Amino acid sequence: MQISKGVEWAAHAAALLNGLPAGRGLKAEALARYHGVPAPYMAKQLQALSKAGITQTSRGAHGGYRLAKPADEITLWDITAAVDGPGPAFRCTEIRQNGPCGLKPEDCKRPCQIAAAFASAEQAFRDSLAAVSLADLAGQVVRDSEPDHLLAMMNWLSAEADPLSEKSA
Amino acid sequence: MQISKGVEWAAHAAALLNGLPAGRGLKAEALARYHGVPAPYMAKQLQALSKAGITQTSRGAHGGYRLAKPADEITLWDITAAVDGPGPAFRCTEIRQNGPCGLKPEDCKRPCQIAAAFASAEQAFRDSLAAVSLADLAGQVVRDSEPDHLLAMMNWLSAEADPLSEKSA
DNA sequence: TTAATTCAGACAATAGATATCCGAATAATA
DNA sequence: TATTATTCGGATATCTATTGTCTGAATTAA
Repeated sequence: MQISKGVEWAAHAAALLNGLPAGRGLKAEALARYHGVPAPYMAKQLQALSKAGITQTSRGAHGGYRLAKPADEITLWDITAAVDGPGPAFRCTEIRQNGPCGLKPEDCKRPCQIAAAFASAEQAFRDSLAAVSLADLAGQVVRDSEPDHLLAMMNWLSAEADPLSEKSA
Repeated sequence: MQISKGVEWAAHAAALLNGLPAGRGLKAEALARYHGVPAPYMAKQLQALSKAGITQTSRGAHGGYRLAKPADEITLWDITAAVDGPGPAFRCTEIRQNGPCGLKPEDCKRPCQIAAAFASAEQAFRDSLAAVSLADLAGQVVRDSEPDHLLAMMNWLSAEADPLSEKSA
């Protein structure tokens, strides 16, 4: 049981996008450089975010990524589901239907107790992540960071952020 | 993000062990056959359970596995942790220390907000699983199963379950 | 129209999970 | 008490999913 590394990267990238001024975007390469991670793989995660409607992309010259929704409407679960897939981590293989005492399929319309317990636990996991939005994260960062670090961030952003073209996919 | 198939098998195996009469055990091969899964891999999961103190094993002739504790003291989280490892699924790689605006290690004593949110979500997951014991599962099974299925199970168990020798590791 | 710059999907390398085997240990039996 | 059959336990291959990389398609500004 492990969560893909891409989820971490995507979450940090989304948090950074939230920090840039309205109407501006960052290209994938800049996001990767900021976080010190391989650019192509970071791009892959960003593509997943776009597919899920979390980010908006502009192609061509002066293209890049920006958030597609207000920060308080994007949760960590949204990002996790976009990158790692929304499916359940525990997949019941119905082994209760196997072996000498196997149940018949028509008696297995309800999930087995074990699968149900895991489904419930995963729901609790999702609910917990869904309670944290990018806006929440931003608030905590501003509160907890050293002032000079915030300044460095803003300097870097204003140097790298390009005004995006109007049309965006 | 996926939970190992072995967790499912181990959980079902433990639930079955809970069903057998006091003082009797099942060998790994029988547990595998009951569930229609490869015996060596099932054995691997059972070994993990033994290492974690969930099952007791007897080697040699008439050996086998039995539960090491009362069923209400064994939770699904215990089994999951034994098989899949107790470590966190989300592993923070501290990418906030990378790149042009990377933080210095001495400013990173507290986990970052994203890692903290995932840790909290995983705690909710664990708590949910820890709330379900083998005894709970057994009660539900008895309530929900067809009588003839319960009968078949008990017949099979009494045919396969051997009295364990006294000494057990 | 051109050319630069970007995203997007297809393609290897690697780590982890899956499945298997053989040796060590134990207890019943002769 | 020695033997032997039977069992678990850890070390060993295979296979899938994740990680990482690449080249081509699309778009926009000049």
